[in-house]
Amino acid sequence: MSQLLLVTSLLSTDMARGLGELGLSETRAHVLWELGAREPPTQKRLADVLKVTPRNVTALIDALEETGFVRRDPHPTDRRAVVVVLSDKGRQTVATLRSQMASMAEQLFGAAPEADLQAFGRTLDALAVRLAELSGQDALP
Amino acid sequence: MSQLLLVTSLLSTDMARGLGELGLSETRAHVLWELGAREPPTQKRLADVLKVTPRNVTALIDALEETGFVRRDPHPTDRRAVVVVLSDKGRQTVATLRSQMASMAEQLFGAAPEADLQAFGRTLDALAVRLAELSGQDALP
DNA sequence: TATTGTTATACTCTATAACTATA
DNA sequence: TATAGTTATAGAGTATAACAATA
Repeated sequence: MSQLLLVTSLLSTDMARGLGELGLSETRAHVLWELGAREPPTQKRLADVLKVTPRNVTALIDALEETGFVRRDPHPTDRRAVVVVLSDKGRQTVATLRSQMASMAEQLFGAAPEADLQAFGRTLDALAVRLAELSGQDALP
Repeated sequence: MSQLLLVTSLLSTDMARGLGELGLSETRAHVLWELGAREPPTQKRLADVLKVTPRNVTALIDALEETGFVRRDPHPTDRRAVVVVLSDKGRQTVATLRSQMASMAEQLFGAAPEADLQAFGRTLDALAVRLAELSGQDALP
């Protein structure tokens, strides 16, 4: 358990260093990553995906817009909503993030025995299930 | 890799919920955890252990002192330094954190096959080594 | 009435730089 | 001179609450 938390912390530190060179924090990189993974969403949808408040999305998109990674476009049918779209720079950055992620995964896991990797994956899957159960329980009124 | 990041995120969310009930953020819980693990350290030492700036330690200890978890005592020989000491409430809280951590570990890993757990541990150890190597490389001038 | 996004406000964590008191 | 901790200042991320425009 403590080893998992340690690796988590080291991983976060290491990823943050690479992101800094792209002009991104971990949070902003996460936003771009999610934008790259779905059709241009509304801010409301982004708030749900990122599990933060709509107010927070306003601030994050403000920052990403000022630094040229995204654009706000009017929603085609709902005049209350805006859709968040990756700029050219944003799309290139997402591509870079993906290749960096793949390269890091190769560096980290490339040398591990296949059987260990499978057991690792199984254990992570089981952890995710347990954690989802815990959240579900505690979320009850 | 993405599964690891997902589990990391779920774990952090789940732990934060428990900590909130103790009146602690993750950062402050981390400070208490480290205080529980070593002789009363100076703020300088805490800054090194937590890998944050001394200025930041001032703020964190201010907050933990105001909420009654820790106390600042004068250093016995160096009049520049202060040592940070757990209060009664702080010591009880560390004990609670430890038992919560143990209980969560049991809930998360208790049902996993022994062989998988060993492979999981091996892979985490290897990850930690790789990540340390990566940091070392990039830290060179 | 309900929803989308904003403004207003506040708290936490983080960093750099300048300063004080002491080694 | 160097070190321990502080004050000053700034920026990022988060939240709640009140509000405007629109559905």
